[in-house]
Amino acid sequence: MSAIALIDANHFYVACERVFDPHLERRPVVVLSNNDGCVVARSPEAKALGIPIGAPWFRCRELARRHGVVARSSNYALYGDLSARLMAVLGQFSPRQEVYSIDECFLDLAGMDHDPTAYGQAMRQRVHQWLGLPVCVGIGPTKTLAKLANRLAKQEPDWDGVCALGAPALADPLARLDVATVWGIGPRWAARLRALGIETARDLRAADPKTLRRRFGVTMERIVWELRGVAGLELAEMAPPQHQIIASRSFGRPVSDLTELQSAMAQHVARAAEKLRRQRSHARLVQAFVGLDRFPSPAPTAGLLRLPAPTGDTARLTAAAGRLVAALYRPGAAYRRAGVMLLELTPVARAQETLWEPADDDRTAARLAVLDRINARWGRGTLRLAREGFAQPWAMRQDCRSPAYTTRWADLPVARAG
DNA sequence: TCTGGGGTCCTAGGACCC
DNA sequence: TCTGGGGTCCTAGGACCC
Repeated sequence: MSAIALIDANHFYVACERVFDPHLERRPVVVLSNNDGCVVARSPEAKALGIPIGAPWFRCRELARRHGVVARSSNYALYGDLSARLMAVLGQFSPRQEVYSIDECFLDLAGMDHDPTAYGQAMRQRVHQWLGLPVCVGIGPTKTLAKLANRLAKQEPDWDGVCALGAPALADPLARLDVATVWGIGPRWAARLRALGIETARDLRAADPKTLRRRFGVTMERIVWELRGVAGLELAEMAPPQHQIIASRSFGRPVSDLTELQSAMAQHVARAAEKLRRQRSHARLVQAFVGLDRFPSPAPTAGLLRLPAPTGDTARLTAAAGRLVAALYRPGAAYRRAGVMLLELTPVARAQETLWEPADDDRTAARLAVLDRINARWGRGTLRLAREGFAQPWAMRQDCRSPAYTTRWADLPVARAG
């Protein structure tokens, strides 16, 4: 009998902020996206005030001020570090784990004879005790059902954060869930399903898979089978390498100067190249893009450059992106964002075997390894190309960021006795 | 003044080939 | 009057996820 658990943290970013700042407990708290643009996480208290997720911050500001809402800028150094610890703790509960996002993972519980609900409670308690993070646990025979169970665990306060489908709690819990809450059903599909009279997760489970396949495609059919307990989605323990790597940011203020645009682009390339090397890939195709306005976002103008050989070298990638930026740049234009995409990625191992497309030579590879080690040890950007610059007047706004409590010595919290 | 930043998969249609 | 049948590759667009 297959059993899969989906564990995720409640309002994860807010919870991370609260771990190191207990004053935030029981207060309405929101965390903002990059550039302090939108609300991306809310505490239950902030949710109760009616602050929508994804709402532009400048529109909620007045409401937030009246109710004493605390706003924090995104602190990904902190969230990333706590995420790694969360996954390590949860990984103790099963030999097979799929890390699905920064705050959730699947665990394979097949063949375990624990009582599922009690096991889920044990996970919750250990995470709470060791990390101070609140999590919910959903358990079901397929990933889609585990996701739904997790949803129910959040929705029904009496269940204490754990829901195992199949337990004799309710006749048919799927009837309580709107079809839009099913994993893989977005707003478009939900509207089309409702037009067909399919309103709840139970309705969708009862629908004819072949008919839905004809109307929506194979993805929808798979969802119906998953709801019936027939697995169509495997647990992916090893994340396959990405097919494309993007790094982009909005600027804190408009940028009109080519040198500034170049230095921003160089920084994006440095981040993208770091990711590229971490997954042991090389890139052959570089796309650089610049955007004139954030909203309503017009298609950014972009340029493509195919390199003579795949590379993982920040310097070569930066030179390529720099040439593209120079070609895209129009004097007098006010740019709001810039970014880079690395495409046609190939594993490093294979690149080395291809004689007529020489990969980075050994000296380059060694130099890049040192670069990555230094930056991992001392912080991103410690060692960088001069083109990235130092002043960075275009940097994104982060007016209320908490310290990097767990990843920077200087930010270590201090406890005082008495 | 003020609206994020990543990713994936599927499908349809066109170009091109034999 | 008549207008094949497959196959592959690529691209754009749509839908979804966090």
